Amino acid sequence: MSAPEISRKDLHEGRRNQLIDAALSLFAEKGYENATIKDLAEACGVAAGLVYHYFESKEDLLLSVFERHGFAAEMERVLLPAFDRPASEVLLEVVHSYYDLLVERESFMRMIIRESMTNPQLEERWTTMCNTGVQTLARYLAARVAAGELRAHDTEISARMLTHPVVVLRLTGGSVAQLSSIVDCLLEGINKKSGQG
Amino acid sequence: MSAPEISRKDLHEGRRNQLIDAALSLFAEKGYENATIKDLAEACGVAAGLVYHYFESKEDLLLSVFERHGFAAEMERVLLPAFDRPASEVLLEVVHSYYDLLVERESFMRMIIRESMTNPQLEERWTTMCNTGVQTLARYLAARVAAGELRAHDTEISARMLTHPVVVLRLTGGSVAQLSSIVDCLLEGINKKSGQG
DNA sequence: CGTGTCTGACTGAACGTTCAATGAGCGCTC
DNA sequence: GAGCGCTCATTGAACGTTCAGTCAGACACG
Repeated sequence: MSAPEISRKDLHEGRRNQLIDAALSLFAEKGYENATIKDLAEACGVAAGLVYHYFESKEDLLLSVFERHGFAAEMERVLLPAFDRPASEVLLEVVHSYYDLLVERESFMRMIIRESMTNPQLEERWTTMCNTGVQTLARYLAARVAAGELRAHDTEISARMLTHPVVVLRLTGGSVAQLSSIVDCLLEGINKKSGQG
Repeated sequence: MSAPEISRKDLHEGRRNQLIDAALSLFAEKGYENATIKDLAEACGVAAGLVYHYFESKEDLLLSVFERHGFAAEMERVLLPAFDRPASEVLLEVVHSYYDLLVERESFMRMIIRESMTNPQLEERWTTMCNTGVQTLARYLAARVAAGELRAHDTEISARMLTHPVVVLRLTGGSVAQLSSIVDCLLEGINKKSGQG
């Protein structure tokens, strides 16, 4: 009857991940300094001292949260469509996927924004993540310029105009329904065109 | 020689403002929780106890910082050009003024962004300030649509596309030189137009 | 003008609390 | 029995806040 349902290693990793995930929730909700190790331990149903069995310090825990929940790769995937697909077809779904990703990772996003204001180490990671995303999308847009679909322009800026409003929209309670307007405004412009209806 | 150089009232107000301004610096730099009353007192060259002569509590001090340094009015002023001036002429200077305002108020902006992630009272103020700004600019843009300069579109979104990238650009170390591209992209769009060179 | 009273800015030690972190010890599983 | 997951009592530092007390200037009265 002593079937080892889970190995020692998996037990270790499972507990560690449970602690990290609970820490992310707490950090996002209350802020790093206001979330106590006791809070975390209670949320996981363990004693406070156990946290120091898995992490060297509270700050080590914070960095571990970043290791586990950073989503630079997902962001790049979402923001890099195939170069041969037209922007008019692809940008709306990019913006929607980006929005969905932000919703899914909201806790992490709120945490990292908050802590990057005072933690230079996190600020650099967050800035890099932002800029990498922008440049990824910019590369696609540049490809569409080269393909003759889009006019020549600063594609890093158009990438920012697609992504940044989505972030702030999400943080300040805007509506998802407006996402399509973002793409429309950017593609068509808001100037009344002479030669069109 | 015993000329009373400053009145009691001015002394009070001066000291109070000195404490608030120093608190803003500290809160922006280290974060609310990491900035101690002792830090603040030292920065002002006074004893820690004096802070409680001017403020009921640390949180009262935080709210007082917001009272004194909130800039909703300046933001509305910057984002509301005269309705009869054409967007093509006015938007670039709006974006530049907005950027300059953010630079001037950087400490406050960083503080409020950080603290609004965990303090619901501040979050509401910050969200309101953001949305008021967006709607102010949106009203101007709607006027330009009505005037026949701009095509009909969701002006709240175009207002977001002008302001939000500026904020994030500022926070993630983008270049000021790119501001004009924002306006250009929004007015003209990035689609290659059929009837133009 | 001079003298006494009062106000209010200011100090700095002290208090109570909270927190991150430690480490000895317990029991379970290889 | 060795090692690991875990508990729990404990520590020491740091924090917000309080408070008794000091001192200089403002004010009222003679």
